[in-house]
Amino acid sequence: MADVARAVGVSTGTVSRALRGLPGVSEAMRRRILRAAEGLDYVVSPGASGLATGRTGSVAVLVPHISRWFHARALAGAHHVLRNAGFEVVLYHVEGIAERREFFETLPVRRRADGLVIIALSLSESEIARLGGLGSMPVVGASTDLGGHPSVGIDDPAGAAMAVRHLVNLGHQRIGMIRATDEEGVHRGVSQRRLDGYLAAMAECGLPVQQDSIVSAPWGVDGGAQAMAQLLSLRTPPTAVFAEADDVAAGALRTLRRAAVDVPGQMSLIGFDDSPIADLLDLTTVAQPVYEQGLIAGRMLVDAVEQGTIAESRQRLDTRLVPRGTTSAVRRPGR
Amino acid sequence: MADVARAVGVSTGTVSRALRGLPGVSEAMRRRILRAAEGLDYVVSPGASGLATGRTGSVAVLVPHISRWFHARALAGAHHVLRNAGFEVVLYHVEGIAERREFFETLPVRRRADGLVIIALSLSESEIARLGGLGSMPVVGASTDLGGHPSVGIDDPAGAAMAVRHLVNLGHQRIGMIRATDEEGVHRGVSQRRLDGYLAAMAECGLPVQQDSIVSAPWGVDGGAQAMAQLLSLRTPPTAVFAEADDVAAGALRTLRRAAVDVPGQMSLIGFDDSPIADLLDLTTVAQPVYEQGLIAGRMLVDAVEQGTIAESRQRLDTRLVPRGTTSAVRRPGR
DNA sequence: CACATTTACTCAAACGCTTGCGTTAGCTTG
DNA sequence: CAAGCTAACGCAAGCGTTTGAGTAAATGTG
Repeated sequence: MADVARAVGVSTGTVSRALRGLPGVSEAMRRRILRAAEGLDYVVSPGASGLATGRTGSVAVLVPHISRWFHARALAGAHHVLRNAGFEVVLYHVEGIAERREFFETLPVRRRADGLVIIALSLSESEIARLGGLGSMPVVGASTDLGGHPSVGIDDPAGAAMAVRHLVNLGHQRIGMIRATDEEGVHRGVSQRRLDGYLAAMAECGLPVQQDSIVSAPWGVDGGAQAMAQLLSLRTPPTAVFAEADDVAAGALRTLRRAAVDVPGQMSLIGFDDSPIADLLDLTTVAQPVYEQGLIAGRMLVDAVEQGTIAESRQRLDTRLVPRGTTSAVRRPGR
Repeated sequence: MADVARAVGVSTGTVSRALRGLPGVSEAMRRRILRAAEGLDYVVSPGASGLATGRTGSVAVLVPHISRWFHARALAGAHHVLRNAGFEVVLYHVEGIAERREFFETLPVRRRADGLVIIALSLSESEIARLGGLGSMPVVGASTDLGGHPSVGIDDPAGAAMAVRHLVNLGHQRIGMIRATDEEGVHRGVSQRRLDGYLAAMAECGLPVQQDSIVSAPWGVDGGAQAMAQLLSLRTPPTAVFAEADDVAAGALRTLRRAAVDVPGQMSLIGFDDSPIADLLDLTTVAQPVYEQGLIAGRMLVDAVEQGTIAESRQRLDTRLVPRGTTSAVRRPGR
């Protein structure tokens, strides 16, 4: 910046103001400075200006997984608006339980970012409390609740209920559910809410729920496969199954195929998320806007950072049933 | 830091040295300082230390897509080693052609990062040249060649040839190929190399290649579906097809299923990448280590940054054939 | 035309850290 | 025990910006 100032013959203060469009510099001078800066292809040092202003110009995004479709997609959304708002996005990927604890203990984000968005990571009470150590730094959640902090998400119970009602409307009465667990508990909150929705819808429809037709398995295709195997080994297996995520539904489908159970003839299956594999496998599912959640979370954070106001708000986006080939009316007995 | 210094009753210089493990401070004093820093839960300001040292402590990662499996996975790998080496990773996602041009024109990375890793983005000559504007900042490529800069990747021609030879070994002679294009040319280099491998293997096996059985379609499932449709409309369709990516193979498979073409009975299909959907669809494919490419690229960059040396090296990882259910011996005519 | 205002800049302190150099005190050594 | 060393620390000058206070000139007002 000193170079630019010298080239034009003004002080660095003026250059600074000119570059950032602040008043107090004539149009003619501004143009000269801009041109000189261009010529010397000068870029401001974010570190130095951060030192002076106290703002870093970047926001942190915390994700428990990078390569899962959901997280990557939401990240893309958040990145889009953050970058357009002029922020860097620095990525924090907490892979295991250890990294996760370290993140919340040391809060490495503190001096490095102006805000934090957390994507699809269910926090414990104590973790939420630790977030207080961030001081006035705004935090927003996408697809996760963060106590007092603003967040975007979907109405998981409603989505799950939608799935169940779809099956009920097709005449199913014995409806199982496959839950997904992961040791890190990343997914815990969502899982609980989808279970709640399932239970509520079953109750609302006056259907009994058998405890053994709600099975849990590790997140992922293999988990889903295993869970479906368990359901198939029941005395009276369900005629329809709601899997809380497309990934596990995909595994369930594999088991069904291998067991030569006709889908949807003998067994209906519905997933959740509408990930690309749902389309690929022709899997009926409940769609949720993922990219949009990232978008909105990003926008909320930008607003919070720029206005310094951290409005507590909890935005809920709609889910949508996507009927495909894995659900159909229940086979009439004796037909 | 001033607070810590005051609390312990030393100068900030000593605190700085103590915190970073530099010599010149007694063990006793170091412990006192560490404890005080802990107590005040102090973290250094990266901006300020960057100002003083000239290093930012962060590296940039450039990706053309976030939510594609390949990029996300490689990103995860790179993130892992970069973070373990103490770097922040700031994410640059260039979505369209416009963002891409802007990136290379303004090189926003300049003052903000100590290094750059570029993941799976085929650069033009002029873009590579622009990279020179980065001065001495090291750049490494993962799954892309960057002219004089170091890079990791696989031997694409060899991988493609492996796929073709697999089909040949099964007795196939009319072997088509589905190429994937994208308007941004993100994938161009890879696509060209896989074509080269296909052609080389065909020649090596003494098989003629019909121009019309090499078809191109936009990247993705739909593109693959469309491309396979085109192949099926040929006068004499191939009996086996090599798709240059699992994603397009998935689309091809959909078309085959809809057209009631038995796979692999009437048509064999092999993909590339061994992405999760290949497993899901039981698709024969050529596996490449993706996470590892990210890891290695990250490590190369860390070395370059820390040693200040930018060794030009081009590391090539092995590919591996993964036989699954979509390839089989060619049907004997008249049987 | 004298005076008050505005405009366009300059000045310099501050932001939080790093680092070469200077100082002091305690040790070793012949 | 004096001289020479070394280890442990303080000092202060930067690093590249921002920003409030200050200044000089141009403009407006009565």
